[in-house]
Formats: sequence, C-alpha cells, structure tokens
Amino acid sequence: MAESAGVRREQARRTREGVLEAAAAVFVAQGVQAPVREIAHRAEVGVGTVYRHFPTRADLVTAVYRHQIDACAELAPRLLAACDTPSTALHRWTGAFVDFLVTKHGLGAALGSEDPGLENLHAVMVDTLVPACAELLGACVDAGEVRADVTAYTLMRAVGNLCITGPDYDQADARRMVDLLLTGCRTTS
Amino acid sequence: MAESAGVRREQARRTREGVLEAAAAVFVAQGVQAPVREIAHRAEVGVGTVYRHFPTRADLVTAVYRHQIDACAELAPRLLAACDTPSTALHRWTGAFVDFLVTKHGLGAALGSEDPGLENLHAVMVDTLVPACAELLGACVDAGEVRADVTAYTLMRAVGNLCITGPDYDQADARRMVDLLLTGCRTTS
Amino acid sequence: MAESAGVRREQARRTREGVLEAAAAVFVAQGVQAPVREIAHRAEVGVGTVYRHFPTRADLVTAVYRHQIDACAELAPRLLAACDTPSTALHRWTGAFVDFLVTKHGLGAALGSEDPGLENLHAVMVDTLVPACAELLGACVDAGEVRADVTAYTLMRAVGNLCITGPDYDQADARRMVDLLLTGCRTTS
Amino acid sequence: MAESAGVRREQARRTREGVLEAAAAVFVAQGVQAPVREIAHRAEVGVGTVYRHFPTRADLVTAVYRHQIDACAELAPRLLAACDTPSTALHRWTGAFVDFLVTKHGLGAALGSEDPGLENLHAVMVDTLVPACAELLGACVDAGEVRADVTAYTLMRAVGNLCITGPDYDQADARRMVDLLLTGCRTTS
DNA sequence: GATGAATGAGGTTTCATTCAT
DNA sequence: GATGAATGAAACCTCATTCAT
Repeated sequence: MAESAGVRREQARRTREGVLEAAAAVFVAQGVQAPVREIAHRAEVGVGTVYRHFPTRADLVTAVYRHQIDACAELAPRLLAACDTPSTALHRWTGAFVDFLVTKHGLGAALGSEDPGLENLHAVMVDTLVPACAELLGACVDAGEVRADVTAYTLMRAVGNLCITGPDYDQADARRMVDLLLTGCRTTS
Repeated sequence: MAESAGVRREQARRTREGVLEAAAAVFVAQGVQAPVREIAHRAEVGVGTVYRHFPTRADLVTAVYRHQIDACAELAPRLLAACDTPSTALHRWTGAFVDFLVTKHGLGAALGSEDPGLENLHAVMVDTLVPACAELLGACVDAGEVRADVTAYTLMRAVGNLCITGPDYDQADARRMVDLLLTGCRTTS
Repeated sequence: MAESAGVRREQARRTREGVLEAAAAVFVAQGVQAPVREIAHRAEVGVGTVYRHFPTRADLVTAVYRHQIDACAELAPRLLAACDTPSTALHRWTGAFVDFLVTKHGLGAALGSEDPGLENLHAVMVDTLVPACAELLGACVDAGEVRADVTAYTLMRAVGNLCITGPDYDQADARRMVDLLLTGCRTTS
Repeated sequence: MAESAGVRREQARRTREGVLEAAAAVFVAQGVQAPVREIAHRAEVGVGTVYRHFPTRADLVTAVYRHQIDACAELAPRLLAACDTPSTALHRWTGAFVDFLVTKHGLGAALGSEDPGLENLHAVMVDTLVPACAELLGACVDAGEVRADVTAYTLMRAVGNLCITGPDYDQADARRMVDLLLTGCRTTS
C-alpha cells in the first residue's frame, strides 16, 4: 500500500514533467499564450491533468522557466568569482540572460506584461533574478565601473524588453543592443 | 442639399473623431488588442460604426497614432537644424519618441509585435519613422559622434521595446534606459 | 410649379429604373439574396433610395422580373395561335420560360423558396404565369396530346425547380430535363 | 478506469446522437443553413459541443444524412436483382430517393447548392449516389428501356431539384413529376 | 490522479433597416 | 425624394475552465 502510493506519486511526477516539457516546446513555437489544449495534446494528457498540476497559466509558465531562472541566478556569484572585473561578470551574465530570454519565445514580453495572469511569473523572476543582478551591479559600482544610479530592477526590465525579438530584430540584435546599454551604464572616465 | 450633405459629412467626421478618441483612451487602458465592442461602447456608437470607419483593427490603430507618428517624423529635420550637434538632436528626438510611445500604452509593444493584425501599423511606423531616425543617425555618424554599426531600424526597435512600461518601470525609467542606450552608441573617444 | 413637380417625378422614375437595372445585374451575379448595399452601390444611389422605392426585397425582385414575367405570359396565346399543335406551343413556351429562369441566377430557387420575404414574388409569378401555362396545357389536353392529370401550377413548379442550375448542371441540362418532363406528360399512344 | 472511459465515451456518443437528432429536426424546420445556436439549443448542449463533434457545418449536415444516403445507395443493386426489369428497379429506386429527399427538408436544395459550406455534403451525395444511379441507368440502357443520352449525375440533379417542395408542391407532386421525368426518359418504341 | 466532454463567455464580422438632414 | 451614417441583432468560431467518472 505504501509502495503503491509511492508508485502513484512517481507516476504523477512523470506526468508533471511531461507537461512541463510539452509546455516548453509549445511556448517556444507559439508563445506563452498558446492554447492549453495544444500543450495537453503535445504532452499526451487530458487538459484536466494540466490544470491539476498547474491551476493557472502563470503557474505553468513559471514552472517551465523556474529551472533556468534559478540557474541564471546561480550564475551570478560564480561569474563574479571567475572574472577579472565585476563589469566583465556583469556583461557575461547579461549575455546569458539574453540567451535565455530570447530562446524562450515570448518570455521577454511576458516579463514586461501587465497581464494579471502573469504576475506570478513576474514575481518569481524579480525575486530570483533581481538580487543576482543587484549583486553584480553593486560590485561594479563599488569598483567604480558602473554609474550608481541604475537599479537592478530597472536594468533587468530594460534587458527583458530588449529581448523581445521578431523577424527583423533577432537574437544578435538583442545582444548588441543590450551590450550598448551596458556600455552606456559605464562610468565615463 | 449640398449643405445638408456637408452637415452630414461633418457629423460623420465627428463620429469618426469620437471613435478615435475612445480608441485612444481604451488603447491606453487595455492595449491595442482591446475588444472592438469596448471601443464602440466608450464612443457611444454601435460596433458597426467602428467597422464602417475602420474596417480592420490595424486601420483604427494606425489612424489613432498617425498624426503623432507624422509629427514625430517631421521633428527630426527640425531638431537637426536647431541643435548644435547631431547627437544632441538625436537625443532630443529619441526623447520625444519615448514620450510619444510611453503615453500610448501598448504602442511600443505594437511596434515589435508580429501579430498580423498589426502589420499595417508596423509598416506605417517603419516607413515613416525609420527614415527620420536614419537621417539623424547618419548625421551623427558623419560627425563621428556615433558608431557606424547601428542601423536606424534596430535602434528604433530597441527604443520601442524599452518603452514597454508598467507599474514598476515607468516613463522616467524608459527615458533613462534609452539615454543610456544612446550613450552606449557613442564613439568611445 | 406643376412643371417642377413633373421634373421631379421624372427624376424619381429614372432613379427607380437605375435601381432596377442595378438589381437585375447584381441578381445575375450574386443571386436574389445579394446585399442591398451592393445594389445601391451599383446603382450609384444610397441604400435609403432603394428602400424608398422597394420597401421589401420581394418588391424589388418582383419589379426586376415583372416585365419578363409579363412578356412570358403574353407569349402563351401567341404561340398557341402560331403553332401547328398545342403541344408544340407548350414545348416552345416552356423553352422560353426555362431561358428566362436560367439566365436569372437564383430565380428558379426563389420560385420554390418558402422564404416569407419572397412570397410576394411567388404570388406574382403564380398569378401571371399559371393562367398562361394553364391555357396551353388545357389546349394540349383538349387535343389529346397531354395527360389530363397534370396541373399548370405543379408543372410550373417542377420546371422552376429544374432550372436551378450550377456549374455541373447548366442551362442545356435544364432544357433537356424539362423536355424529358414534357415528353413524359404526353399521352401514351 | 477502462470502464469509466467506456462510460464517458458512451455519454459522448449519446450527446453526438442528440446533436444529430436536433440537427435533423432543425434542418427539416429551417433548412440546412439554420444557425448552429438553434441546433445546440434544441439538443440542450452548448454551441461548443456541436463544434467539438462537427467542426464544420458540412460535417454536421453530412453526418445527419450519411446513413440514409448509404442506405439509398445500397438499395440500388438489391432492387436491380429483385425487379423484373431494370426500368422497374430505376422507378422504385428514384421513388425511394424522392421519399428520402422530400422528408429531409432542404436536402434537395442542398444537393444543388453552390454554397461552399455544403460542398462536402455535395461530394458525399455525388460520390455515393451517382454510382448507384449509374448502375441502374446503365442496366436500363442495356435493356433498351431508357435513352442513352441521360447521365446519372444530371438525372440525380434533376430529381433533387424536383424534390424541393413547399406548401403547394408536396411530396406527392414531387413523386409524380419525377415519374413523368422518368417516363420521358424511356425509349420511344 | 487522470480524463476529456461539455460549457458558454467573449471576440469578430456582416448587413438589413432606420432616420435626421 | 435622396442620402448614407448609424445601429445593433445575429451569426460565426475559439478557448479557458469545470466536473463527473
């Protein structure tokens, strides 16, 4: 009986993972507003199953990107330790952030969206990434490399917005614009 | 008869203006994807009236912003003539552009949207504003004030994206981020 | 003043004729259910004008075909006088009727329709054409050429139905089918 | 689980049947162009349910009549085997076809309609019934009972048209007209 | 836990018809 | 008489979401 419960739990976990994978794929293809049916179909489960695991769309979006958000946050201190200067670390970190956002079709837009259905995701990203960004930014400011009047939150929103790509404004464009923005943040010597 | 026709035409024009005003207000509150019903209701007309004046949503969105888009484009040569340096003109122009975009909630997003219903608006903005921006940018490059590897289109998309505001990222933030971006575009002397 | 009234009346008559012509053309192209706007546009008048002259669609449809309906009815006695046998006259009359119906796209369908908006037209056709057809049919029966158990109304409905054409069942098909039907009505000798 | 799935599937099947019955009834009353809402309401389901089972109107119309169309087609060889002469079989088959068409108000009209929403149904009827009719017709021609210049398709269209009934032209009239048409198709000996 | 059928609100669009000028 | 802008009912179709099994 205890075992059967464990087996069932394991099944549920696998179902959950399957939904997450399907959602990730569908989000890339159609954006985070894709029909739930589409995701359920791709995961080969019923729509009810999606709703059981993720009651709101934001829960699903958040869960889909949580791993990567966490990984992105954890990257900050590692880069700070590994790079010669804080600003190098900041540049590389934003580079990683851009790559993350751009490859998730619609995530940049979701970040900046006021859609109440996405505020949950918004909160997660802010809570997780802003401190990471703030750590890098603070180090840069302390080192006199970056102006002190830029907040981590504002910078992240700006970077997030710059990552809203399209046919005529692609990942490379986004990277260059973010680089220019960071360059503009340098203290003018 | 000629007079009555003129009166009627005048009435129609006022209705049209009313729809435009209502649409502008609704767009600010809900974005450019707001339901047509909402706009019709706010304008105190039937939905059919909205469709009569603006057969597609893009027609409406375009009409709402056309005046300002044109005004913005016309500002470019005037600033170029009035300012001491091209880069000053560029800064002031982007400042005006940001003010325009930010006060029209959702227009920045519309500029970058791939939504087929907005491609018309997209085309108008690109056709009108990119040349204006290119003129300023070219002058800056010729004066050696700005790096030559930034295209007017990409810059406009970036500025447009930076103007997607929200409760925690407002017009002042957008202006500062755009300024930093432009600063980053300067030739490092 | 009397003259100006006459002039005005003449104007109105011409407007009316213009609407009729436009309606006839539109009916051929799109069927009798075509949008009123289409007809008004083609006639280069306002929709209100169409409604003033023809309050209901049936009024318009009826008016459009009235001339031809009358001409068709008047043909019956002339054919009866001119042809050697009544059945020849009947054949030639139905031939003319078929040509009339088939070239008026949708009229055959309108004849058989129960659409309350068309009952007026239905009544006109019945009142005008059934007596004409009955005259021919009666002569045929009297001459022993056609069975006595076919009513003029039923025959007309049948012919009307057979004239509902389409891409794979055209005017020639309709004519042949009507001919076969008439052949079937002959008294078997 | 397997059982509950079976129960659910059974429920769905009943819903589907309910929709079909409702659609059949509404089609009789209002023709095959009746609003989907009407059908949904009569079936006591939501419109979404109708769309789930029958994505397009043609799917619904086709499903409503499919059984009877098939039964009609299958009747042809059986009659051919059972009757003394091919022409008797043809007469009885068209009689059955007429009964089928007339009791399904609007189906005759649908058969001849150019409405793109009905082309599917049109195709089904043509594909299923024309071969059946052709078999009978061919046998009649081979037996020298019917003229060779009538195609199965044209005959079916003609019969379909003759089955467009109304208050003053009912099923009995349709049957008699079809009989006369067939009589007219006989080789004159 | 999983299912997916059913629901129905919500969006779009079309046109017949009215009415003030 | 003529006009055509305005109206709004009505049809379509799509999903997010619920719930009985």
